[in-house]
Amino acid sequence: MTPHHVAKPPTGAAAYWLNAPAGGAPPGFERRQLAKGTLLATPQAREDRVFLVQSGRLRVYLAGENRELTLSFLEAGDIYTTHTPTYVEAVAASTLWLIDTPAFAQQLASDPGVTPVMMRVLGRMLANAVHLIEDLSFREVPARLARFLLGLVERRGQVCEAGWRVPLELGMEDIASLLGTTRQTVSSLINQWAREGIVSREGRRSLLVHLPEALRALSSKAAC
Amino acid sequence: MTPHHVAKPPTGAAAYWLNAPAGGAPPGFERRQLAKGTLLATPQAREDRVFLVQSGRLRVYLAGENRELTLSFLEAGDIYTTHTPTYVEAVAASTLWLIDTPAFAQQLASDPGVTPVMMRVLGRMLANAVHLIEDLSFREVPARLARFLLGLVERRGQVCEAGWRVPLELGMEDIASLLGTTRQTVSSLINQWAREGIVSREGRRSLLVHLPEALRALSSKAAC
DNA sequence: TGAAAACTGTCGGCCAGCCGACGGACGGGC
DNA sequence: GCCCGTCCGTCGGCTGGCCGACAGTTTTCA
Repeated sequence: MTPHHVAKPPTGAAAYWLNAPAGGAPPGFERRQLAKGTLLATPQAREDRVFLVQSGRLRVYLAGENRELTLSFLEAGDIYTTHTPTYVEAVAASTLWLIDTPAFAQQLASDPGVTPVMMRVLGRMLANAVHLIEDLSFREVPARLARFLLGLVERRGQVCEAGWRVPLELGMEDIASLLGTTRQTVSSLINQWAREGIVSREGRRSLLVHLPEALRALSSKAAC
Repeated sequence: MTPHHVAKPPTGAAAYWLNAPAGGAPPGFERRQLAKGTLLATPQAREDRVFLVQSGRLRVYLAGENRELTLSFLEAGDIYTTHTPTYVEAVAASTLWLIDTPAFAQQLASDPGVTPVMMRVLGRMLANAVHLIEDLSFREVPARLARFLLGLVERRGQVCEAGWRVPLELGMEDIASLLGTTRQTVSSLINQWAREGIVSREGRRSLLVHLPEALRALSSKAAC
């Protein structure tokens, strides 16, 4: 969870546990391996759990009638709690440390140093949620997509002759789900921008951004 | 912050401080009086504060180009933190206790009993935010409004001959802002439902709900 | 108690973007 | 190589609901 709905600021939060009780299991945590596709949590089965991703990749999402909205991807080092009624699914084989909330609360009480870390994590999730709400209710799809791409540039972009090269391990469908829109809309927009020379494709798994400024303009203003 | 974006479950969270360090100022907190209309926080001026409402009524909201989205109303006993980039405005004269976050963190460290309370509050805010996201991206306006009204019935409804009487201190505009829609749409919907006998008005500050089941149906399904 | 200000109801125009559909491109197994 | 499953591009129709406008109503407060 970070700006623009995609994971990964080196939190340091998780590192606190991962390294401090170094190597072995932190007390009270249970290790679990998940095969790709496993559902770890659903809004129905409310078992309050806190967990810590050691490796792999999980997707946190909400589901409606005929659409899904991805809230974030979790990767190694991320921490999450099933307090909130979301689905959590392993999109790749993953291993994680789990603990149930009451036990975890006890940990918190006994080790006061952990508290601020936990607060920071919750705070980050909240800020992220608020950001999403803003996007959904104030910004139209082109603006959201532009921001999203800018975020990618900022986070993963590599300079190259004609601009920035961005690795793109997500498909159109996935991006749409992060932005609360549809495959088709995302696809059309990107191709339109390609025609306008703002971006260009380089195979399916990579994107070149030529004119970040253009994206920036699109991201703040409404439609043209 | 509670189901359906409107404040007030007897949290007990705030009571913890309000009563425990009874009467006087909890250590480190500064008392502040706000006149109606004062802006306590904006996304720009990021002074991290935690505060506690003693009396009055505040509105927490986001603002876009030409629309505002109310996240929640805070009333006596509520606690909030300006961690998240929102506006907070006194919609009535209010008095509250403030403390800045670092000092507050210290409090937390010294009094471990406070931690779970704080976690619960943050958790509640998060759950609420997720709920709003769900509404915004999956449910259409009629469904959102129906849920909202049901929430009111559940929380404030009083039985009467013809159904439930709900006090309504919010105007159409305010409701719209809570639901992420417009004055006009809310107004039309309510009046349409009135014509269908599902609800009826009783002056501006009160609403009668005759057929909660009808609302319930509307709240789960999409349009007719 | 009367004028001004703030709310409310309703209508029609308009458009972002959802949906279904379909054909083409890629990619991996065998 | 060939087949099949998945992903991508594009089109047209359709509609929820936003927006502006305006007339009526209630509230405020001088």
